[in-house]
Amino acid sequence: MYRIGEFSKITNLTVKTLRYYEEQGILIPSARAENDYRMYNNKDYERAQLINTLRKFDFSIAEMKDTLKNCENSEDLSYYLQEKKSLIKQNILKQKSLMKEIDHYLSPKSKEVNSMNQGSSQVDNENTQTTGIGSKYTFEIKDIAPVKVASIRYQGSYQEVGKYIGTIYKAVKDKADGAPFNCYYDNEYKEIADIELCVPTKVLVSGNNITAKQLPRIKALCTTHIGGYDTLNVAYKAIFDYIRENNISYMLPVREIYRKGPGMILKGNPDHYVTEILVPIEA
Amino acid sequence: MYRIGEFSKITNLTVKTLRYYEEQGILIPSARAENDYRMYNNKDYERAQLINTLRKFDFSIAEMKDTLKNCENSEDLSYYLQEKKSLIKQNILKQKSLMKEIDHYLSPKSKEVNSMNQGSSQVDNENTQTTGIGSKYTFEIKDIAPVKVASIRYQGSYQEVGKYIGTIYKAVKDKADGAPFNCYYDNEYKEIADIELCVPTKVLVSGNNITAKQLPRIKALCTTHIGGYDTLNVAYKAIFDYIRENNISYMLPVREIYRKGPGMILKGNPDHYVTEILVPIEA
DNA sequence: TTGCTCCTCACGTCACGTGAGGTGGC
DNA sequence: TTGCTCCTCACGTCACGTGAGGTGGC
Repeated sequence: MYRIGEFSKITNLTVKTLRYYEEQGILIPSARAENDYRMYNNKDYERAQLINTLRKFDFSIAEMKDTLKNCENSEDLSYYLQEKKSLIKQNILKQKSLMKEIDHYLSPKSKEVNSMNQGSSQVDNENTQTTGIGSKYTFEIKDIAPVKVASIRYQGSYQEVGKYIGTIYKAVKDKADGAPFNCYYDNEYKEIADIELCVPTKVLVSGNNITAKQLPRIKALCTTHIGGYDTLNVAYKAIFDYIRENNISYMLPVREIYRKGPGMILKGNPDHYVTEILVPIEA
Repeated sequence: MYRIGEFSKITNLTVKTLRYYEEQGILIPSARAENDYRMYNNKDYERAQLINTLRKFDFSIAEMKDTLKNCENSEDLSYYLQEKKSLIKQNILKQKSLMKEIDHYLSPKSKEVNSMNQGSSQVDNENTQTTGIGSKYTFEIKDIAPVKVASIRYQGSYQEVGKYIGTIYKAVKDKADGAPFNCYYDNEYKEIADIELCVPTKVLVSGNNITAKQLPRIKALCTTHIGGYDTLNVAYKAIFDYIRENNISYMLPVREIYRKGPGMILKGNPDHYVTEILVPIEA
């Protein structure tokens, strides 16, 4: 039996860590002395060794709990290690793409965009409501006819459309009629947004988890964004600036129509994506 | 001027994030309305855009503060991005070596070690004070003669010896006399340990930041560990078990003598490192 | 008694998210 | 008045680290 200090030395876990691991229930000393001292034995040591390897491989406490629960006896520890390995692999890929993005940002071509930003920051007058030097957005007020759609409303990020759009197209098949679009119901930016993904259809088509409905006729202020989705916010700034300047009042939900976007398999060149933004206004 | 909700939409930063960034002083709205509403203008927007790119590149708040302070005007933003890039690169290397370690652990050869652990966990009797099946440590009580040393005491991890050992050898030169060793003064394992790095010398040699002294004659229980430093704790378990079994009482500091270890430039094969552990005992 | 090892709170870290409870203008 | 947008606390997250204040056995 070891007291916590000595156990700390032979396991290379700090005293604080040992106490925390007891609290978390992953390494409970097999006894307590009368004075409440934690007493660890050889079995605890073996468990600590296992925890140490997991720790070395960057397992979180939750992951350790899972792993320890299921592999105290058999050798399916290797299964968990494989899983961890693929997580690390993914992580490496992420980091690599980050590096690429930085390189892209540092390349001379992108310097122009960069200095464009710098340029418009010369606009020191706080009252100027410019849409920025070299604004490339044009605005149009359109009368949008009623549309029949098959839709799914979900809470999540816009990148998750991929999960749902397949479901809709499967149900809709050849009754699809036009570019898909999202309706956004939030009044601020959120990581987990309130989104309704819609596919226009020739007739009302409902199915599992899919809602069929007809969107009403609206008037909307429209603009078109050409480029990747990471710069969509610039288009929004332009359109909201326009709204402000012209004293228009607008409503929700905003529609984002994906005229040209990534394909099902190949992403294509984001610089060529075409997205139309419709902000409903009073009739 | 934008209220926080709209500003959130055009910057893709949540309202909570914007409030937090104000608290942190990296994005302060240029005005407050009478009702205390935060009011953001176009300059704030530009700053938010810059923050967004930094955020995308995984800058922490502290890093952003540094960056924003020094590159509002000029283009040395690229310098910070380069720096960040090399940090990411290091991170990737770490992850990769982690993957290698996992592979190593999964290889059939290391399975043996693994099953050895499993084996000794069969020792269910809590009172058994065995040093483990197949224990490969032998113990010896030695009389250690007084040693003259040049030493540096520091708080840190044992991996940091590299930082200090060069300093000592530079001062000591050809007066060095034997393998270097560490004295450990802590009574438990710590990430930041209290360590005294010693190089034996023929005569007393002091210098900048270096202490010259003579360590007293001691009696010590000794054992030898062959292998990498990540398994040293097994040797400590063996030696402390031996101490317990034989009712010996010991003192600090423990000495770790590096008979064979990594070189200055090449690390060599850790499996062949030789480390002697001395635990002072009563005379 | 002093010194030592241990104990249990309680609070801090990082970058926000999640309520709770309240205010001001339409 | 109701609904809306905003406000300011206060607390939670993750894996511990850092004290503070106290106890029991030599």
